[in-house]
Amino acid sequence: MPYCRTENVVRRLAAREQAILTAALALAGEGGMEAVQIAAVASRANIAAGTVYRYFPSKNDLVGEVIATVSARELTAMRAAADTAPGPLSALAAGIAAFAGRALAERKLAWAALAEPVDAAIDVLRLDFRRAIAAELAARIEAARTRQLLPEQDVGAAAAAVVGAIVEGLIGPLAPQPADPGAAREAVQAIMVMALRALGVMDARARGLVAQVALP
Amino acid sequence: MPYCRTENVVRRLAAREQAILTAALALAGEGGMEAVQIAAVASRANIAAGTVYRYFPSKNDLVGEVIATVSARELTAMRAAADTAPGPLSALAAGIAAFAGRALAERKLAWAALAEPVDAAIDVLRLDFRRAIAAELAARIEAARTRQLLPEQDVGAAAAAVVGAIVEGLIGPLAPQPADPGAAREAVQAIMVMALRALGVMDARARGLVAQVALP
DNA sequence: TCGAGCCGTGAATCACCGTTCACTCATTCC
DNA sequence: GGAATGAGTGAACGGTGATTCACGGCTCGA
Repeated sequence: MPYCRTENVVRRLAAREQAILTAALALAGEGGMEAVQIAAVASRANIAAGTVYRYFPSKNDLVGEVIATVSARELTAMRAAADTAPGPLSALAAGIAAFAGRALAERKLAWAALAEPVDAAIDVLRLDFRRAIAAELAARIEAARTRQLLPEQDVGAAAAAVVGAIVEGLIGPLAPQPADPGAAREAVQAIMVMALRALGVMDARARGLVAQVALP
Repeated sequence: MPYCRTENVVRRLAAREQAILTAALALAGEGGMEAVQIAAVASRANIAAGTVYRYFPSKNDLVGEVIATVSARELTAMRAAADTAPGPLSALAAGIAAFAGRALAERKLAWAALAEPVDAAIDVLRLDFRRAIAAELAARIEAARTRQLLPEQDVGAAAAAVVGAIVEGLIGPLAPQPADPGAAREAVQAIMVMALRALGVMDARARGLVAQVALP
């Protein structure tokens, strides 16, 4: 028999890989992508720099894993929020609320995963994340549009613009840092009203929809 | 008398500084900020790398100058477009059109100057540019709002969101590359309709305003 | 036309990070 | 217990790209 990992070892290896990922996520959440450096990740995970390469072939793979993790988590949350809404328009509102609210709560991480460029190879993964978020929104917009709840429009472009408005108006460096949870809630609601109006919902209706959506 | 630059020399020095700036602008327009490297800039300006440092104390200063140049040019164009409009709402529309249309025409340069992160020290300057654009929009929004042409809203946040929607929906990596000038014009018009609706202009009115604005 | 600086040069230097690798230590198997 | 193999280490390496600097030539003032 050659050599076989004990179950114990397997567990430890898995735990270590997880620890590396967690360390990278934490660093990204604190200092953005530029803080995700092999030496820093290793130090945070209490291992040596070389050890990281036993688990990830390159830094890009590690960062890719970080983005994929965030992406999966956020998409799931968005879908879950939208799926529990009673109608197409409130589903759209709920999806936007989930994306915007969660992004604002983890602002730096969201910025790092969505917008902060790193490397051309990484950019592709980050783009996938953006595209996935936009596609999810686009599907909800399309659903509302086919039911005549929204005017005719280029659904893909509209979704991209909404993502941009949220990113820039809420989590981007230009957006004001909300002082307290109340201010954050108001900021999310304001951006939601704008997003819904941008898609063609009338002002009063948009405010009504926003008032009904449960914020995270 | 110690040493005094001849007028001729002064002219040559100024021309060379301009050549360096122009080279940097061209490189940014072609390959984004990462293409702006001292060696490349020098080569493009037909000088040696070291010479760049006779004119700019550091690369950051050079990049800062590039951004400031773009910023001044774009702000001027935006103001000029808005100022010739007949009323507050069409001034707003004209400003948005100028920003969006010009950004789309020089997509890579706009992206480099607006969004592509480089260095923390540079980010500050880039932020100033974004802030200036947003402030210009905010002033136009405020003017329309005080005349009851737009609903009550947080003008600063609204302006930031509009900038985000334009950047993301038009010049960001997610935006589709317009195949021809006609497609580009349509893309600009679509984003304008969305921006105006987001600010509280009714759908039909927004389309009317957009139809009247002269696109660059 | 002659010294005295400035201008331009570009190879060398420096700094920063991702990546490697020769080695030590731990675990597995017999 | 002891050989075999994998895991972990961290100093050293290498590539990239900004910055420096000693030197040659040009321009200035006289």
